[in-house]
Amino acid sequence: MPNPANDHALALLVRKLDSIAGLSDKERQAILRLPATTKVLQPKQDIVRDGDRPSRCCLVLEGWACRYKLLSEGRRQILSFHIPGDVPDLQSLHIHSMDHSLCAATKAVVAFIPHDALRDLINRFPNVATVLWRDTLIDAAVFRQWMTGMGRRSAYARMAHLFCEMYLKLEAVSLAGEHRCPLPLTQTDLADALGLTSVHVNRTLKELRGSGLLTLRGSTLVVDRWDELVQAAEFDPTYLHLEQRAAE
Amino acid sequence: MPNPANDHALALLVRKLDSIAGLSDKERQAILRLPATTKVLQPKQDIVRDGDRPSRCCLVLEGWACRYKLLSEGRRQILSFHIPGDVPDLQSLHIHSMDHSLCAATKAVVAFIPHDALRDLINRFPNVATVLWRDTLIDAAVFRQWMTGMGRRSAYARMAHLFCEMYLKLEAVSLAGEHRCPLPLTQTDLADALGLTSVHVNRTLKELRGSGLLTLRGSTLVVDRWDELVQAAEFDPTYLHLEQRAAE
DNA sequence: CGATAGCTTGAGAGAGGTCAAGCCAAGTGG
DNA sequence: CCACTTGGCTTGACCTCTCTCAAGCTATCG
Repeated sequence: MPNPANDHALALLVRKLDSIAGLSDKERQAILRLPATTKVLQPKQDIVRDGDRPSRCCLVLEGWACRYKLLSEGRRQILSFHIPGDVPDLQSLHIHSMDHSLCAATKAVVAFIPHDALRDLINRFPNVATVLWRDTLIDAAVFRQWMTGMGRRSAYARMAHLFCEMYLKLEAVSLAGEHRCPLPLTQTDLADALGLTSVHVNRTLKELRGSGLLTLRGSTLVVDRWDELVQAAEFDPTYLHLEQRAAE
Repeated sequence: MPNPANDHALALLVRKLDSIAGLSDKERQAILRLPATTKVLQPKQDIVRDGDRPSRCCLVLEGWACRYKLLSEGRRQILSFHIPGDVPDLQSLHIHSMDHSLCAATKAVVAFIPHDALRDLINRFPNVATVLWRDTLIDAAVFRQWMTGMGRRSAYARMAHLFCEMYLKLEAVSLAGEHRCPLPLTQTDLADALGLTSVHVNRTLKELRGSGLLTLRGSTLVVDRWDELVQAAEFDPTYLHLEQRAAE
């Protein structure tokens, strides 16, 4: 049964998928009719864990989530950040056991959608399957970009790259603008995402501030010199495929 | 029109997809009837380049291929290695412009399958779409593992991890066994895959040899102590989802 | 039999890590 | 309302893993 809260949640999903590839009215309505239960999460609270075999997907409604892997001696690698509209564990639809964990990076609200319902949706609307597939492929494109950063970019460039990426992703869902966006992450989070230590993140951040490229106060990032930040990062936004719909 | 050479090529694809999720007879036959043209490639020869908008996918038949990104000053990051049976650019079906390049890592033979034919196949057999989707998801799982290595593993562990991974992937298609497999890569290739310099790869390799874990002569890797290699790498093979069919 | 690609090794340098301490703001409880 | 705790930020001193530069070696090939 649809209810107001879910309508809101699923409208966010419709909007995201529509931006990825375009939906028909029937598809839109079918998505809005998906069953969903919402939940409020505290920072660091796990949503699914490495090894789990989930039977539902998670749609981020408010706040940020992140995927991560743990290694021995407390080492952690963050694999991705997710913002409202994202379905970070979409892959669980076809890969049954989790090879990493997913948690709330901040206080967050998420909606859970049963796999059954999604499979049914996909069967009835092959085009929706294509859109979701495409979403997972863009996810992979971001992984490739992060890999390239960790392997071949300096800490400075890598951090600049992450900021460019998050800014554009947020802007695409109207959560950023005028070179200003939320960045509700601790320096430890940044470190685990960039493959650095928090101490070095602190120093690199200082350097970025020092060269006048950006300001980071509280949980707000202000990019003071976008072009220079892009240049320092060797950032090319095509991999995000944000304007795909218009380009088709 | 099917011909003997293509039958061979597509049989390899059938086998790979079948191992991923299981196919019906009709699906098998439809795949075998796909049009394909084969081509012999020299080492380092590009198959598709960053920025291209390909209209066909590439199936590796013999030899190895690799995907990579180039940065300024000749920096290169290898994103993945591909062996016979793999379709390294499957994502091009839904992401129209390449965000990285694909080339032959060794002398290789590949088959090209037009996107049109694949789309038609997918429309007629939704289950095949699921299998292909699943294949791209496993691809992404490998990216996550590589990211984790670059961010949080030492050069030694990272290299050990790569060897474990390649051994199991080759074994799954009967190209390895008895702790012995081909590894037709230069130290520079390894360096670009691991985010290291070739000098350091050389020294790390020496260390791995020195601790008696493996032998690498010519283009053949012999794992002398599998368990210790796995341990050094903190390697857990579940992310490869190799035995999925049996597990379902 | 040069030429070329790949492998090996040494010496020195640098990016980023480790350890440790101090600081600040936001709770929390008495 | 003020100690006290806690999580996160900042900085210094020192260390080390990996890089850079450079040279020599080896095998393959036209």
